[in-house]
Amino acid sequence: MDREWNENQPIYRQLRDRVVAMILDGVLREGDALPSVRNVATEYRVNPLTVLKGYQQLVEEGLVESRRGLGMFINAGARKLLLEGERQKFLTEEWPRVSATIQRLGLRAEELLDGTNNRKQADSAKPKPKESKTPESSKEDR
Amino acid sequence: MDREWNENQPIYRQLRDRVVAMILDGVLREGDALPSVRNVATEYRVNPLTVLKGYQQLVEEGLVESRRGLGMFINAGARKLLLEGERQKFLTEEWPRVSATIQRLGLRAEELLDGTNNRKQADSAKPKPKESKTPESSKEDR
DNA sequence: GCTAGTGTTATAGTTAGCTATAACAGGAGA
DNA sequence: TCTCCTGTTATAGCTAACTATAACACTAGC
Repeated sequence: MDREWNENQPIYRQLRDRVVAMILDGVLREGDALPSVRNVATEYRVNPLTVLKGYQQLVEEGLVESRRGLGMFINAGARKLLLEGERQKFLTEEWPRVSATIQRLGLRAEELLDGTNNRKQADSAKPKPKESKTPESSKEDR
Repeated sequence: MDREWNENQPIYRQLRDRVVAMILDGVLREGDALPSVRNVATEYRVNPLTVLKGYQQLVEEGLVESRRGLGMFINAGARKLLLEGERQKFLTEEWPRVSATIQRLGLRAEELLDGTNNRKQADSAKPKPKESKTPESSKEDR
């Protein structure tokens, strides 16, 4: 896993999101223990309290259960719960904003999504250096 | 404009982003004055210093020039600069994350494009309750 | 010069997020 | 019991973001 943080969002929420991603991706399965608070803290060079805070988000969401002295464990049904909840959240809170940005920038949502669905790898980092005649010409003339 | 703030990001950056959006959308044109710091502050019920901070981001980016006693004005070339810079930023910093999320949630291009192009409203809140056989079944069996 | 509109700076207080350090509490295995 | 692993709480300090309030600096129009 990546050891770097996005400065746009608090670390504890990013931690929460990473665990969620691991559950959705099947890296962590129901019944599994999360990596321990202390381990994560040292490995990511972050304060244990910050990790705990991230994990407690998951507890509050009913995804994870904490057993003192043992660890934090993924609840049964967590994946299904997540799949629904995160979809909802993405579609109502994130996608509209992203979609608006795409349009604003004169990018084509279809092309971007193509790259999403067809490839396993997200090698979408390169926006094709040839930018002499870009597709936003429709907007250019305001 | 909306009078509400996204709690995930500082207000001053959201202000900056809104101005950028207005420039890209052609609502504000090069040479135009931005709405005054004080006006924005009262209208959005935000501290003038916060607005100023947002505006000064734009100054630092070379998009806007400030003339004391007169106002803040959009520089020539701002739109072009923005189109390139924001695209770059979006494609390298934002889209990869979003794309990964889309895959993870097993969302499909059609669902996403529907709400974007056909409807003005984002009534996309319902991800289709029929989830007996979802498209992420390829992942379901890990 | 006065007034009303601009941007800008100064002071000071609150909150959220993160940090370091330490101690407390419980389970598992030698 | 002792040791080592868990989660948890307590103290205290730092910074960024935001706030309120006030004053300063400049421009344009009367």
